[in-house]
Amino acid sequence: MNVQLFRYSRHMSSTRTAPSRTRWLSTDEQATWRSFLAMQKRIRETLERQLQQDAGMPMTYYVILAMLSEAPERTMRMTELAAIAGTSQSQLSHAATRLEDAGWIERRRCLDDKRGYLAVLTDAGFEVLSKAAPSHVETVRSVLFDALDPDQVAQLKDIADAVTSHAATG
Amino acid sequence: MNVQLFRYSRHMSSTRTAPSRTRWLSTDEQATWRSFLAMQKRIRETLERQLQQDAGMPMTYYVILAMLSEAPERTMRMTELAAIAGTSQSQLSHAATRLEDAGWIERRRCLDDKRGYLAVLTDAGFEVLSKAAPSHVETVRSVLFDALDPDQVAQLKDIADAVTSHAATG
DNA sequence: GCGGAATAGTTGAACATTCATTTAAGTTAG
DNA sequence: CTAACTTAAATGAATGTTCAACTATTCCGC
Repeated sequence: MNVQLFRYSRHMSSTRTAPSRTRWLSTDEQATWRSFLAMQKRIRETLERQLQQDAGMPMTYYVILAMLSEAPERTMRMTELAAIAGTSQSQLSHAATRLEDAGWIERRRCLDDKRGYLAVLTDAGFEVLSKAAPSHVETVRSVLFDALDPDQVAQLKDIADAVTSHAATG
Repeated sequence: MNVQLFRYSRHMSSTRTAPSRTRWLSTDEQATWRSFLAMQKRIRETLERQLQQDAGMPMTYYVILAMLSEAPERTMRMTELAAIAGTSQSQLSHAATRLEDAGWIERRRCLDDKRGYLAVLTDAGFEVLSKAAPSHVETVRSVLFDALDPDQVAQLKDIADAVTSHAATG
């Protein structure tokens, strides 16, 4: 991979006539960025494919079911579920339609608040989840943790937390 | 985020009657995994949204154009382009249709090999790319590098390379 | 040079995701 | 009480991605 992503590099940034204000990436940053993209792609694709094979669903849906499975009564308000699973309401609504078609969840009206709905994980849903979990976790391990030593695991956590909290702040 | 992703945790894994062979994640690993997912999501969504706004295309397409822009004559064989941009041939083909509709690339028959096509970046395509690059790079910087110190940038590269080469190996 | 395998690329169906819009129900100021 | 606003969720259109055919050409062995 000696390819330069367009203008990630400095070499195109400063013409004598029109100096740019863009903070282009340094050589090290470019290298990190490309490596990061490769890792990211690798991990996402691996997990996505594995879940599609073993559970017949994308990771988003898996997380939705997983979150539901740990809620009291395996039941949650749609909005709360969206928040905890990190999806938009719209996405959850579409997903819920699929998941309901598959028989993995049910939707019930919320009695307190008639605008709302409750999503409930069915036994079938719990089954699917239980069967998918081991190979999912095994895949996570093999694609990520098996490649890292314990220091790196700690470093990665710090890095990820820094990025996420920086996002929240700035 | 004190939520446990289903069976990422050990607490459900070992029943007395049916000990599992799954290598469940340790507490540290779980924490790292959740942080990683959050970071990953944050970065991807931020970039995707920014590019959609500023360039009217997803990141996949941006990378395709970027790779083309650095090829001799801004021209590349479809298969080679797919490889270098990290897409499947099918995805590239669909993308090329869109990009051609937008007037950002052209497809020409390949004379040496009549099975093949050459993708050529148009001036309009180069324009779009040139305009999108600064804000794209700025977004990369603000969402990732601004959150990290130089040690972490180096650590992240090592981690990403370890994951990617581990993938290639094992 | 011919027949079968491999390669380049396209296509369409199925599905996921986003965005903007819509419907319904709750909330609140006056 | 009622009009205006907000929140919960669904919906539909537009777009992107994957997978499995499918077509056209080239390669390869005999």
